Amino acid sequence: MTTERGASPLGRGRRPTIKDVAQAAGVSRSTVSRALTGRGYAADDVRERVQRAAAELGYVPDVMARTLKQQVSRSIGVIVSDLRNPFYADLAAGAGAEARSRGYTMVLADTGLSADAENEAAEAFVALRVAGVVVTPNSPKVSTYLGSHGIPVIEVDRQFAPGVTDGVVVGNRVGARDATTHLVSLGHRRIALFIDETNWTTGYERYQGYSEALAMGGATVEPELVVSSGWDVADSRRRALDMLRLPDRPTAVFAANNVLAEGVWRAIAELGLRVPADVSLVAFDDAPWMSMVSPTVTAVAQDTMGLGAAAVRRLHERLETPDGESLTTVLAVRLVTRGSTGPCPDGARGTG
Amino acid sequence: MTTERGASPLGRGRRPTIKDVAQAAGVSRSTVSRALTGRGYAADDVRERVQRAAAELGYVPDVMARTLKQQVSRSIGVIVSDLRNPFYADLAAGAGAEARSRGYTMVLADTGLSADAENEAAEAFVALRVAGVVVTPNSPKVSTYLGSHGIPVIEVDRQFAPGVTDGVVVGNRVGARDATTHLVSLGHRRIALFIDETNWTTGYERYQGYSEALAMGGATVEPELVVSSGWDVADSRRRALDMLRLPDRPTAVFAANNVLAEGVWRAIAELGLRVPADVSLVAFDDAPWMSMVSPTVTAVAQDTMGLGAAAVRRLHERLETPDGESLTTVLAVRLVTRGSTGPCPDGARGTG
DNA sequence: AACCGATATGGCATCGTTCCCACACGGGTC
DNA sequence: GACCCGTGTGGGAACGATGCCATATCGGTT
Repeated sequence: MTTERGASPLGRGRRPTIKDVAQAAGVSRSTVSRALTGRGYAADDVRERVQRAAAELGYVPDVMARTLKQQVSRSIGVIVSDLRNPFYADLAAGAGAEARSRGYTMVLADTGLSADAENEAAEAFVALRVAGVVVTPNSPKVSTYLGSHGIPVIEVDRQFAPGVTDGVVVGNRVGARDATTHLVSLGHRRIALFIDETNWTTGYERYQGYSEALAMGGATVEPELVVSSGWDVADSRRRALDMLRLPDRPTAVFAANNVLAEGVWRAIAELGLRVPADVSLVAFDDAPWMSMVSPTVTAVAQDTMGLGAAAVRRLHERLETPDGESLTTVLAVRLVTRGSTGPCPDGARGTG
Repeated sequence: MTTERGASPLGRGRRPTIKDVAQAAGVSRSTVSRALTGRGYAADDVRERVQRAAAELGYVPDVMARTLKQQVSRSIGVIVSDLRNPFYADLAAGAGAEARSRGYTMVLADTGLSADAENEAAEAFVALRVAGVVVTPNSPKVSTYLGSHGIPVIEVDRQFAPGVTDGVVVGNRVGARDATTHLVSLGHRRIALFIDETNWTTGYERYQGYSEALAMGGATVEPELVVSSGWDVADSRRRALDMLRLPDRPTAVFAANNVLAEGVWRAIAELGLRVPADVSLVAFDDAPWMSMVSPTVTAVAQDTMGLGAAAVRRLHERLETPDGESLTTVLAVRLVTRGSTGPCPDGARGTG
């Protein structure tokens, strides 16, 4: 015997139901329901007796039965791409806290970068009859699928269906432009961009911001300086090693997310390059390590927990107003200037 | 209109039920159930027809109804202390992946270091009738409560009820001993210990390991070098600043978790101390930043995702064998030697 | 011709909760 | 005394899926 069961005078392993409470309190099931939920009449003494009986038995209403009857659940699904990435972990933490404060239970699915997992999670959420879903989508499929089942979806961080599905994103374009402009104003012209892709809103907008800043600085995008890397540190590191070994290497790198930044940072360290004397680095998304390494890394900080919280808030509103206009919320970002960005080395000036 | 509803020929917002499928396929509900679940007879042509009808309607069985009828759910609850801490995030990721591979849905609760949230989560899990719960407990209450409701619990990382509840932990004692012995063998004798507490299994065991290693090296625990810090970076940093400013400061610090290590690390950097020339640092739990800062930080690495996965595996076994002996699984750790540990400075030798 | 087993399907009670409806009581009004 | 109201309670039908049991058909056996 390991776990003690049934502290109550019921059969072993049987959980008390509303019927048990009714019997113990000497009333009907209906009365117990009214007394405990507070909906409908119940005399004070009866209410009290029922509550005591419920507490004594350790009665907890069965959410399954309740949801089945009421046809609305108080749980929301959250799908993130990779919990091990602090960005998604923070986002989930923010969503979880907000959900809790609004009385929702969060069901979290970590797809671990697998498309299958994303679809499976969506189906599981339909099966669970969640009230709504918050997702950092990797394809338009999830939103379409859930939408066709009448489940409200909030796309967060990236958005595949603006205008149709609600979204919560950050100022990607502005953030990327500020970051790049910062480098331009330090004299850099050959600025590499490490980015995961340029098709989704996020990547596209960050690319746009980068491009605009270059244009404003009188430079243009050089295709060989734009690296579309895979979604992991190893690949980013490899690509960065290749690029930084070139004789005419860029004088600065803008890494469009924390994973890519880590790869670039590791490559720089391996090559023994000095930061920012040899090369400047700026990242989009301020991961914890960026303020711990030396030099510290200049980054576009986003309120990641706020992003998750805002998504849940939006979902809550959507549930209250199912037919309202769909809305995209844009959260502000801010450039945190640190040690990794400095003036363009004299030798490289004017060559770009 | 934002979300499209009811691609199927049903009423707006109505989700197809088994009855709709039965009607569409021209069979009874029982037959649909058998055809889709594969339990019981169903002629090949009928099975096919039913499956086609289900697919066409986008039918997804209602987990609520199924669970209500079967009285066993396929979801497990996971309670972690702080998703923003990479340790818990990795643990949750490991648990989630393992759960998914075994066909469970994970319901995650992040207590954010609040005791209330822990109890609320436990109650929510009872209400949800989860099959079992994996928890990094902060008090014995959760396990007792869930146990009294007949819900199997796996305590992970720390264990309040060994012998009663299953547990999955790491070799805290050995890890702490190895870490401390490493410092001792480098000549250190005045070794500070930063630890969150010394009462739970985790803290107690790490303290024991530290103490044993000192004894083996011919030194003893000096109470003023043992700091029981709060569970956040700021506090740890403050306490480290105080200690490292002392004239007879320790020559090495063993930080018993990644949060405390971060505080100590920041304090060291602020004071401009050289690592490891002035002070050596070793941490329990190898967080990502430890291999990125310079010098890199020597740490006791634990397989955090493995910890989460092992907990879910153990829970699965427990569900199959409810009355088996309760078991505590101990996972191995290994000391990763890096740049933050070096010989004890000559001046300090022999003063401890 | 009666019977059997195998194959295949439908009827129906059930899980725990909610909530509509019916009903019962006491007291006030006409 | 018939009525209606307000207050309080219980009966019972749902919600959607499952799975036991009854039933039906058919080929083969006794």
